[in-house]
Formats: sequence, C-alpha cells, structure tokens
Amino acid sequence: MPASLETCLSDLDCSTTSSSSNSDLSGFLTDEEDCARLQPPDSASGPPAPPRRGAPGISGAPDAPGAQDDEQERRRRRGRARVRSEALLHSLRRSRRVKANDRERNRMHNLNAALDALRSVLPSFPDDTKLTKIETLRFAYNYIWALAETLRLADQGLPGGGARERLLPPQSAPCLPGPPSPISDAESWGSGAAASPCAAATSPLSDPSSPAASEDFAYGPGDPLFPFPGLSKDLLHTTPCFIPYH
DNA sequence: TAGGCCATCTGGTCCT
DNA sequence: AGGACCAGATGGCCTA
Repeated sequence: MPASLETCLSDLDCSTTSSSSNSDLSGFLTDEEDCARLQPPDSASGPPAPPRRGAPGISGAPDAPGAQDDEQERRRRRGRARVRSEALLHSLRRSRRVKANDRERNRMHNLNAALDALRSVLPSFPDDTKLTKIETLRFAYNYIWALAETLRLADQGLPGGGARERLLPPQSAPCLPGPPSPISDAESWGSGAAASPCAAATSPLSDPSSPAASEDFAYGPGDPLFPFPGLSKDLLHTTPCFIPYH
C-alpha cells in the first residue's frame, strides 16, 4: 500500500487526465471492507468489462487500422478509467463517512446512556416527566450543590442538619431513584442559613459571585423544577448553576 | 402552526 | 492515519 491512501485518492482526484495512475485502484485498497464497497455502480456485478468495440454511444466508427484509431481507443479507455476512479473515490469516501457516522451514533448513544444513569440517581418528579438533557445537567448540578450545602450545615450543627438524612438516599440503595422527602420546614432552613449562606460557605459552589440570581440561569429561585422547595428562602438565592441559557 | 427537543448526518479539528 | 470530539444543519415528533 502506498504511504497514504488519502494521498493516492487525492492524486486520483487530480489525475483525471492521467491514464496511468487511475487505471487500477484495487492495488491501493487493503481494507477488505472498503474493497467490497468499492464496486462502482456500473460494475457491481464484477470486474470492469473490457472495452467493447463499436459499443453504441461510444463512437460508432468502423474498425479501421491506423494510428488515429489507436488514439481514439486510448481516449476512450482514459475516459472509462476516469469515470471508474471517480466512482471508486466517491464510494470510498462514502464508506468512510458511513463508518464515521456509525461511530458518532454510538458515541451519542453512550452519552445518552450516561445521561440516563444520571437521571436515575436524581430525584424524580411526581408526574414522572423525563428531564431533558439540559435540565438533567442543571438539576444534577444544583442537586449536588444542595447536598453539599446540607452536609456543610450538618457539620456546623446548624438547624436543618437533620435534613441530611432526608436528602441523602438510603445507604442500602444509594442509586435508588426517587424524590427526597419534601422539606416542609422551610423556615428551619431559612433561618439557619438565611443570614448569609454565601458568606459562610467555603465551597467554590457557594461563590457569592455565582450567577445564581441571574435570570439567565436555570433552577433559580422559584424554578418549579428545583428539587428542594423547602430551600426556597435565601439559601436558594445562593444556588449556583453555571450552565447558562443561550 | 410555531417552538422545543431529539437523533442523525456531516465536515472540520484535535488527539493518540 | 484513524478515531474522538465538536458544532452546525436538517428533519421528525410532540405539545401548547
């Protein structure tokens, strides 16, 4: 095989006037699948047929010996080879594209599977609405943030620390999907952290400069999808989500 | 019917 | 060189 199949094909692309370089492409193709695909549409049933003298549409000229006929025959062969090489080039590019499409499809399927796995560990909603991709990412972001904040408050012994058990999934089923128990005592949350949850926070997630309050960001205050309605006090205003709307 | 979401295709770029 | 990754384009499906 030549140093680069692509180079060969590029050469072919630009060699339509050369009769020697495009007369036979099969020597360039070592990939069996490619070779199998590389049958030009007009030769799918086998190797290219030998030139047919006097075939209709070619010249119709009678067989006459002489240099002029030889030249015409060479021209015809060059023309047929060019058509073949273009078909082969197109076919090879097509087969590569098909393979790349397949890989891309598989990649996106893997990505979607990962998103499904992420959805499965997030609290679900009563109506069982499937979160969209972007919702899943934003939700996960804020869910993690809320869990971290819960742990922080619990470690500080502040009111609301008891919510640790309510927010964390059971140990026996750490990946069990399902909503956390509703937090009804919003005031206990609010009163503990309301003063300045941002100031107390050390996590980068609680960066006061977070764009949480911006309307450009999802799951801000009042967002019905936010998993912890009980956190709807000031603490919510610190909820960061760095995944902006566009 | 418009808009949102999604899957797929595609070509370009980066990485190994 | 080939695969991974990315973003734009396109068309289908669904819902308000």
